[in-house]
Amino acid sequence: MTKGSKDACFQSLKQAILTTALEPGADLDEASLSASYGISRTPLREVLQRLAGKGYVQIESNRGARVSSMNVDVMRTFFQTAPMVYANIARLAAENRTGAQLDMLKDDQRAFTQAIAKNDPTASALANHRFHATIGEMAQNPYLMACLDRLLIDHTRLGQTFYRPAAPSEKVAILKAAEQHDAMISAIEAREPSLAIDLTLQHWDLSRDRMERFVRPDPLPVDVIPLKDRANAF
Amino acid sequence: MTKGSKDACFQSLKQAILTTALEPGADLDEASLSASYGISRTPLREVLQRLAGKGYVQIESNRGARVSSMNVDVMRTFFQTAPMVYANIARLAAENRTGAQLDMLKDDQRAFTQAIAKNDPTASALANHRFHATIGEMAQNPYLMACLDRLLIDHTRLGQTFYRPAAPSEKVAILKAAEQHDAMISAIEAREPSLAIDLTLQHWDLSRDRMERFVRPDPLPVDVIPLKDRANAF
DNA sequence: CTGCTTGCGAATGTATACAAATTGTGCACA
DNA sequence: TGTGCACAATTTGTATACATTCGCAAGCAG
Repeated sequence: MTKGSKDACFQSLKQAILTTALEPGADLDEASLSASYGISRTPLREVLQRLAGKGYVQIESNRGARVSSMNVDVMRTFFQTAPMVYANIARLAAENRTGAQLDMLKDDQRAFTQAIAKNDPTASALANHRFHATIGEMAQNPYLMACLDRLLIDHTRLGQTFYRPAAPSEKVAILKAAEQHDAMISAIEAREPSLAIDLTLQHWDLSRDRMERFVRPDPLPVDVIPLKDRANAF
Repeated sequence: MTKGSKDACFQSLKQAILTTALEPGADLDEASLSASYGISRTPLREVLQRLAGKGYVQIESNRGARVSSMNVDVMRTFFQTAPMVYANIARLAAENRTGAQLDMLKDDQRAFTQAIAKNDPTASALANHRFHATIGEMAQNPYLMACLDRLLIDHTRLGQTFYRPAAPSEKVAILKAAEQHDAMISAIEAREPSLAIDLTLQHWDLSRDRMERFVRPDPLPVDVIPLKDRANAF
């Protein structure tokens, strides 16, 4: 650690939370954090305040800061809210995007595909986060952006916790996600709001299915013990 | 001023911004504010950070804090976003509200009607703000709540700037708004989401019409000078 | 043994002094 | 008169010492 600047500290903590290197609910001690980042407690506290404002951490009076929690309740609300907000953001992005923002989105997608090629799930999760955050900026709607920021925090964290490196379907899914990103870029570039919405909802379905199959996997085969052996089992 | 606590300072600044006693874009000087609230600059800065996190103020590096601006762009986005978020919040409020929250909502409405009876536009605006914020809490959706908070800030401020104390239609409108509040309370109490949505959208239409007629008022009568006099006018 | 009180330790909250940056002002000079 | 530069004044950012609060554990009474 031991970086010098306050902004570096902010970015570092943000990434640590998104990658669940700092797990939901983890306690953030001011003294140790300020020591490891090489800044005083005063600016560190401002960093924590800013993180709290964006929804990364929660601050309780006289009890310090902890990483925003992640329970069933949060998840339920997340799945309830995400598609609506994502769809509306996509629509506005297709309507309002600028050329510079489109270039940035393409850069994000490049970083995403490269992280996939390198088999780096953490890097690809962060790149994916940036991709969707850029679409949010395109929408130019600070109200929905506040909502989207919080959704993306939890989406990225859920993606990390529901990641199964062993499953081959995972690899297929992430490649399909990358393809969908390309299609979304095209729709946004062509300024086609309704197409952008459709693609976004398909993208959401893919992500949701991936997480759902983690929670509710295929049941194990019943006949693990051949019938002839089962007689001697007891 | 010269209150003692940090929280009092937060509430006071919040109210000053909502009532436009602190106008959009107004500069917030740390030294003078900390002096008038009787607290040191360190806790005052934390208050400003928290206000920035909620969308009340904007902080620029090395350039201090100012009240969140309010231009045509912001207004356009506000009118675009508000009905969708309000409707969804109303739906969730009707589904998820608790008894305690319902009591709180009725208290808010009482305060609102009393402020109207006293002809106190500032107090009624603040009470109205609290009423809708309470509905937001009922929805139990932190994602949409972040969005709603920001919408309500601007809605309350727009209501203040578009208030015409002289117009008799204003009085009618605010009384009708109070009636709509009662209907919304009933719908939420009865847990009828679709009714709550309808009533909320009607409530929105009333508010929007009020603001629209401020920007685009009835044209002045053309015939201010009687024809017979007009001949001698030049 | 249970439950309450009390005091200690560790963490957060506040004030203040000092450092850095930005803005404003005056003056020289073209 | 207008432009550019340097310096001063004001404002924001940081570090550190001190105050306050909270949690926990030891001790004591019931």
